[in-house]
Amino acid sequence: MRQSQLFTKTRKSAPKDEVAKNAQLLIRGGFIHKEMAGVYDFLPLGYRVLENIVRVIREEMNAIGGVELNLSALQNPDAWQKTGRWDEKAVDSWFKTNLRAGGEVGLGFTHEEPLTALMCEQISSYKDLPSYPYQFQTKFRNEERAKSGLMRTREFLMKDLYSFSKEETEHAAFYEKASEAYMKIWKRVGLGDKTFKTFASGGSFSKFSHEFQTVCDAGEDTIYINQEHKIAINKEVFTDEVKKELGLGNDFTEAKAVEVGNIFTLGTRFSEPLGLTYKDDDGKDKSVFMGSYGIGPARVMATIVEVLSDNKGIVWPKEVAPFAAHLVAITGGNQDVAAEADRMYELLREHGIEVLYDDRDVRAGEKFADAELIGIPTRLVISEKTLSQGGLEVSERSSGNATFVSDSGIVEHLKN
RNA sequence: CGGGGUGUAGUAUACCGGUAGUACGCACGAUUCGGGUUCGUGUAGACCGGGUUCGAUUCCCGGCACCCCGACCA
Repeated sequence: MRQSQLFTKTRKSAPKDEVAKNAQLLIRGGFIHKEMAGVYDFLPLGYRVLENIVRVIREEMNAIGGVELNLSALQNPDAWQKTGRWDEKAVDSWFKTNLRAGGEVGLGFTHEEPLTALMCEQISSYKDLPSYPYQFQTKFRNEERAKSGLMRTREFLMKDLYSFSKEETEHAAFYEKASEAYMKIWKRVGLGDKTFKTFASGGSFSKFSHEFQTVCDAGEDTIYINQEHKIAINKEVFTDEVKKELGLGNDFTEAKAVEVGNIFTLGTRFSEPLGLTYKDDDGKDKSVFMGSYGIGPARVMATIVEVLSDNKGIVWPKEVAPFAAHLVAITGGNQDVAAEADRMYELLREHGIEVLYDDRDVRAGEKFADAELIGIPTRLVISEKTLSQGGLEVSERSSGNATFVSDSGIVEHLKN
């Protein structure tokens, strides 16, 4: 799209009440807007990034058999009362309100209860299992203290997948597949090198749950990384006993990290109180064995900014960047250059390349500074100089390396 | 939820118990045109309520909002 038509402008300074790097850069670049503490709007640039992250997650969830649906944010207390989680003493992060017609509702902070209740209608036989429904859905948590920009907010998008299996063996196989899918996701969004599958506290049905922790100073968690096995242990369960049990030796490095995702064995914690059973091939009723698998796309977005930005701005990995290329026209009033830039913009669009075209009437320095702040992976510059040579200057945001590419070769260059 | 801090144009800031200043932005004009050019003109502001005072943006009290540390995080 044309930058002159972009909804937002960049700004030189961040609001003084934002200290987190992710929030500062995302606000300065025009990706997000703070509505109130712990609540952010996603503006066109930011929404594109968020949607790209969602797309990557969706593809990987579909690849392991996920089926996408969308559950309501407003929650009926019934199911929650059956599991004991409507009680404020059990869950202190509820947003609740009253219906004018009478009765109470809550804004969902997770969806085990309503989905498990819903599954009672869908599952009756072992032939209906396993099932892997998931959604991208807004969660509400009345956090006592929102913090660190997009890292911990009161309203946020979550990908939550729930596995419904016949028994533990079937569950374990899917749990492992989900774990592998998660690792693919981190790699695709540019966090692969810094994200570790991390052992964390489990529940009644498994000794451990697993978190996916990205090493980052802005993180809230402390993990101990075993480089040899590319695996980590959360501080909360980092004991000699656990180290021994996992056979990971004694060679660990401590690091601050952000929990970008987690997977959890739920067992029959929810299926039993809500009566989710199936008829097995021996004619007996059995409780469904469950697991949950969460990722917060906005937190992933914030983590990418924290981990990959430099002193000039954000550096988006290709798969999540709001645009593939940033076409910058340095016209200096030269109409030939402007016309060529217009032509190139149309050409790239015709070839399906997502491009942000800086057609604004501002000086080169401002355009370059903005391009670096916004962080689109590839910058294309058209100026009198490049026009006379019949091509464009192509530079990579991540390395700063620039090359010259001819007019005729540019589409192919970008498609690679 | 405990502790600490901050509220001044759209943004970042300054001074002051007595006319609220600067920079960026924005508007207009000129200048310039591959690294936030230069100059002129203009635009726009004291979180809310109460108290003290002749007079409060400034001091005091309360509220609200926001930030940080800690706790919490099925």
